[in-house]
Amino acid sequence: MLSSLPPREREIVDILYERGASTVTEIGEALADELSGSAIRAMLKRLETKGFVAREQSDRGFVYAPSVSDKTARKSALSQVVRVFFNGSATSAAAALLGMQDEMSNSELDELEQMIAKAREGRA
Amino acid sequence: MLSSLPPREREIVDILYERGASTVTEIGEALADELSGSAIRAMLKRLETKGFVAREQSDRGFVYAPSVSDKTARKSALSQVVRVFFNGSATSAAAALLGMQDEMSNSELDELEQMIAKAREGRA
DNA sequence: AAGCATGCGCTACAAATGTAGCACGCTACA
DNA sequence: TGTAGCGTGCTACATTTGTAGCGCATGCTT
Repeated sequence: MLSSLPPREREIVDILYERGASTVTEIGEALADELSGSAIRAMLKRLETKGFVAREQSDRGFVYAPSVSDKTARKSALSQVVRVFFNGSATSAAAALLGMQDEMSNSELDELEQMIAKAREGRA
Repeated sequence: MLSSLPPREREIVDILYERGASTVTEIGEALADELSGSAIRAMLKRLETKGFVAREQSDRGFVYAPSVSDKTARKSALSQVVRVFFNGSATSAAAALLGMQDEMSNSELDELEQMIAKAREGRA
């Protein structure tokens, strides 16, 4: 679980999910505060031994990526929020999302409606 | 931000949001693993000085509660997830929520639809 | 009143985290 | 071919976290 990570490590994994596979330098740029390359590398190493990130050679040097699939991580992050803040109700959570209207366009609302319809079909 | 907290502190704040104001004993019961009372109290003290929890006298002794309102915390937790895992798209997040169908009943789907309608009205 | 159980805060300490410095190897290009 | 620059890993160290133990109150029970 991501929430078992210390703040800095968590921050770095988040960046990795947000930006996808990245080099140490890119991570450094994405970080809110300046941090020496070696510091970042040390973090990454720990994350690697803990099994949260994997690295790979590329022409630009090593690139690091989360080793847990986006899909799984998303699901787990959502469940977490739903459980802690919405009493286990995914609906309430979705409603709150709706509340952040500025982030949602009309066409997105359309999409959502279609999804609801689809979810309905999925039942008996 | 909650994500700036170390794992254990985070866990305890989560419990507080999940269960509402609680005593040390109750927190201990909610915790996944056994933990001495004094350990929990020490955590709470740190959380208090950091400004994440507040405590209050009651007939049952001290009760601890998050000092950031549920509403604010929810919003911030959601934004976090939306940004990190859904590329900033609240819609995608809502869709993923929909995907966790088992957690959503028909009547909840109804509610959601109404909310979408309402969100539509809110625009020009 | 003596004894026991609770809940409390302090202090101490082990372990984990966060960070920087150093030395190495591989470019590249003057 | 020397030397400047990057990316790397190692190691060391300060700080923060995570935890338990101790001693002090308070309140109950007999």
